[in-house]
Amino acid sequence: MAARRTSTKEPNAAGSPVSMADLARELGVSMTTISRALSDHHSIGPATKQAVLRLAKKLNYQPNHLAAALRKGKSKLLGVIVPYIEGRFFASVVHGIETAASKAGFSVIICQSGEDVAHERKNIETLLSAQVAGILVSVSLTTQDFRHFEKVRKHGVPLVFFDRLVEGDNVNAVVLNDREGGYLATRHLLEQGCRRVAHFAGMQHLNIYKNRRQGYLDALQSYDIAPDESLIMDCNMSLESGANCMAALLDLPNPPDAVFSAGDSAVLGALQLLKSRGIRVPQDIALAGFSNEALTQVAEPMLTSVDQRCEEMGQAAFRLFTELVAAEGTAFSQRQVVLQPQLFVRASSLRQDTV
Amino acid sequence: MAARRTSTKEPNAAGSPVSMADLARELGVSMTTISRALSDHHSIGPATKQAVLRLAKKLNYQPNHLAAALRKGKSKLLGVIVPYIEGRFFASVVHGIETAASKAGFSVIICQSGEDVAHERKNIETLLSAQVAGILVSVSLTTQDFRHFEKVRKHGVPLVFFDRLVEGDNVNAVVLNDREGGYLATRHLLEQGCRRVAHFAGMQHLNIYKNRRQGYLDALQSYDIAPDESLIMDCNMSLESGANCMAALLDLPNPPDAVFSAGDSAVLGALQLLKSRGIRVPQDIALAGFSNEALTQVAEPMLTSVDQRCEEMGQAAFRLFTELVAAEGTAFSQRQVVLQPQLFVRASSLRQDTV
DNA sequence: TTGTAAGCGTTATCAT
DNA sequence: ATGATAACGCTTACAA
Repeated sequence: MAARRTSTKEPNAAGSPVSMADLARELGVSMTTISRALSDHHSIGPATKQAVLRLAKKLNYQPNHLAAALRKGKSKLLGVIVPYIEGRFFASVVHGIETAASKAGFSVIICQSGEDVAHERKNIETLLSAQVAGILVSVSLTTQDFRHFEKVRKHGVPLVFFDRLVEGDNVNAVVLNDREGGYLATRHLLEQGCRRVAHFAGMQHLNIYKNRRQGYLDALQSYDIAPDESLIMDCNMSLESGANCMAALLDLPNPPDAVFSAGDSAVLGALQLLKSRGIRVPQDIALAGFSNEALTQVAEPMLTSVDQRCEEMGQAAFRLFTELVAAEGTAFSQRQVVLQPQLFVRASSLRQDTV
Repeated sequence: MAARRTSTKEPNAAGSPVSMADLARELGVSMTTISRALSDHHSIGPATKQAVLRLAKKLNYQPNHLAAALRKGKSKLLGVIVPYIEGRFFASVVHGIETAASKAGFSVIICQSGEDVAHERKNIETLLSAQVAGILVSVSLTTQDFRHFEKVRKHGVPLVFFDRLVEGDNVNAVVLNDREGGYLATRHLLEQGCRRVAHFAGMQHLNIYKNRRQGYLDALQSYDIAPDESLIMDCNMSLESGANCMAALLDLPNPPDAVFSAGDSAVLGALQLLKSRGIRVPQDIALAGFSNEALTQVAEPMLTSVDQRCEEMGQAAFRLFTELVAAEGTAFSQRQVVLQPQLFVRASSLRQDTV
């Protein structure tokens, strides 16, 4: 046991990391053997394997993913870009992604674009430099130019959009059937006997808001009701915006008897305004929102809303990524996964006691 | 322009990444020059530098952070471990961290422990393997054994705790002054004339809940009120738990006239139960919570609550990390950053019209 | 079953 | 101001 320090390089000192070379030297075998033992290669003696594993544990060996990734040309890092991480929707989607990813051995790098294209472009650069295995993104509100996404494709990095898309259909994406969601909510209001249903519409260049509005129109049509442009309000989905839109609608010569909002905060704003004016919900005006945020169950009356399956969306996005990786060489058929929305009916829209 | 394909290696084909070697070959200079030009080294001719940068842009050169990190032994990755990412608090802290980190050129790897130590241990392994430059963590509820954090220290990786700590003070941490928060809320209830203030207490092995409770006791003492054990309820901070605790308190021979809850959901549960029984808030029972969640402003009446400065906490945690890096060689003095809580007084606790 | 050695893309040391 | 070359820690043909 005196014959230790015989190697050319000094063994690791105090805080320095222990590498495969260290294990090899200590055990008197080659690095190949170490590598094989650790990666559970088939051609490896069970005895040596045990010895390697034991020593690795004893010396607190920590594999260096960076080095492996560099050599293999493939990392176990996954890039995710969201406009911001706060708020139930994106947080839940990220939760879903991270859970699925970590199960498959991937680590998630999170980036926020802050609803700013410039930032989004920088995020892409960063992720490509980090050599991520794939990028999952929900585009910012201000994204109109898509060259930075082209770049990702050029680098051969799998790209999956979720919820918010870029224009054009030749992309891989996981989306909610927003149109169906808009239809379900509006149809429900009509079934409750409402006949002048207003709509708080979001920015129409975003697929999600465009589709929710379309679903609203579909529902009206199914009841043979001609859409009334004065009932369709431009809304940025904030609480204040919702209150303002509601106030404007009340000033109409012929106000609505229901509102379907493309977002929950706005419908809460409307509710607060209505209550402040002594207008009853749902008796005088029925309300329905979109996103099924936590606040819908705190408001009084509780708010009817369309659930976006946030977590499933995250899982689906990751699964689509893995499918893209698997289909690497294959003919590149773009895939779209569409999730079905679910309407949660609550007091804000229930005019009749009939279930 | 015909004399291109003269190199030993084929230039990059379609989707293959372009490396420094490619730039060097194309420009007829050495890799060293390329590296220097790109990293803005001082000894580099302005003309060559321009040429390199131009070519890099033209060929869409993307630096490989992995290779750089491997060589330098220092990555630009930062590991963050939270129990879960949903919910205003952690999402906001992560937001704060990511914003500060990306400004400083760091990418954030997000991990969720799911309130499970085993997962937390795995997260640590993953992050160490990813060669992160530092780890920021808020421990899981079930963490009682701290050896995995010791390992981080052994690997020489800076470690910063935020909000939830491990026992012992020889750690770097950013925390809220929870005791002060508990004091402020309780004191406020006392100032409103309440004399039997109950407390929904969280799990006492967690620093945050222990401190909030201590602040509650401090406030009682400042009013010379002896604590009544029957008014201190064990609560897991869920909506249901809050309702149950409230119900139990109402069954007391001498019920409370106020409740300070260590969490917001629980106080909402209490509010709902009180309303269902026709007990007025705040006239009969005043309420105050902790965290200043969004729901506090949706509930009716709006809920008084202690704000946790989530975003500042994230920023501070990142700043502490950078300070640790800067003080690498220096004597390792552990640092604790303490943030001051802020009480938001709302209708649920306002018995008097006096401001 | 095990060993040798080349190479991933970068940076750093030493020359020139 | 620029170049040649070794090294970071790992994987993987190719040999033995």
